[in-house]
Amino acid sequence: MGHHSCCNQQKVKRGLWSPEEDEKLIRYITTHGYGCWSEVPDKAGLQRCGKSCRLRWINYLRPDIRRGRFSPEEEKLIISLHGAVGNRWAHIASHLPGRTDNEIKNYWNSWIKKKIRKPAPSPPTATGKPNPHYRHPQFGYTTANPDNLLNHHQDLVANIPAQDAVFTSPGPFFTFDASSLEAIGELGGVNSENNWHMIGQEQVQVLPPLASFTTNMEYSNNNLASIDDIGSMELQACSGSNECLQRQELDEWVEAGQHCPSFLFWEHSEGLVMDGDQEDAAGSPKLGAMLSSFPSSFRDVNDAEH
DNA sequence: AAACAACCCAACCGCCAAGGG
DNA sequence: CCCCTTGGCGGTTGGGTTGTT
Repeated sequence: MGHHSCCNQQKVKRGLWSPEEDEKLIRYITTHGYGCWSEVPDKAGLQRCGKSCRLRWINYLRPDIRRGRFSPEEEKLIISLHGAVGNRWAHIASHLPGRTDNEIKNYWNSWIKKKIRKPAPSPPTATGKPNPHYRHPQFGYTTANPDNLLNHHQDLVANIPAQDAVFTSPGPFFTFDASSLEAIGELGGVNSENNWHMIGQEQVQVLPPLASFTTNMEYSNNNLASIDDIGSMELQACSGSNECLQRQELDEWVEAGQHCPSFLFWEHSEGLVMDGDQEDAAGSPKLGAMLSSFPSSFRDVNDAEH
């Protein structure tokens, strides 16, 4: 125990690399190249295992490495690639010249943590009674206890298997009511074949790009400020219309390159958690099931008005 | 200022597939 | 066919750093 599986020699150094070690490795590789990593430590005069040398070279020392903060373009690419292929870091890295899988993985993991960190909910009223008019800024649901929604949300996140923690949704903030759910159905998003996933016991849909539930989206200065990089045309299209874009318009929108930015799935798509067995005769999930599958403490915004 | 907590990220671990003997 | 080595990959860790009380 405690021994590196590939390093059975006696004096094998581990841990952070010193500048002297780096220099030895760089000097050896740049003059001899690398063929067999297991020979490198001996020939380069390093007390490391070959695997460690390889990792150090690939992730840090090789000359074409690109370091420093990710550019906005790189971030977008990572997000969209991750939405497409999941935690295949090497694959994602292959699309970002000079970036390593390790770096992207680290970036994603710390970024994820930031994104799921619990935001401060609106406090309860002074009497301790719930504020019936509280509207969750992201989900657009009125709830007696905002914490319930957040906890439910975080439980969901906690149950995402690591290999499936890939869901992104390009959909910006939206609210759910009967007509917007219908609109999603009209777009074909709900019944698409390949975008259903199991998260714990729940079946969850990953919406297709630009799943444009623009109907009844409620934008305020607050949530608009939270949407980075969204173009003014998109904003106009999203907020200026109270009707869902038609499929054709959507396609044109996509072709014009006016993509909505990607967002973490679980941050916005809570309303699409459904019971897997609530289907109609054709096997399609009933839209109404979306609402009924919500925790009973959440009510539709429109219901709350009455 | 010090103690503690949270975060970051380079490096490690275990697993797997490929290839050679 | 098995066995062993090797490189590649994704998940995870732990120590250093930064932030907070």
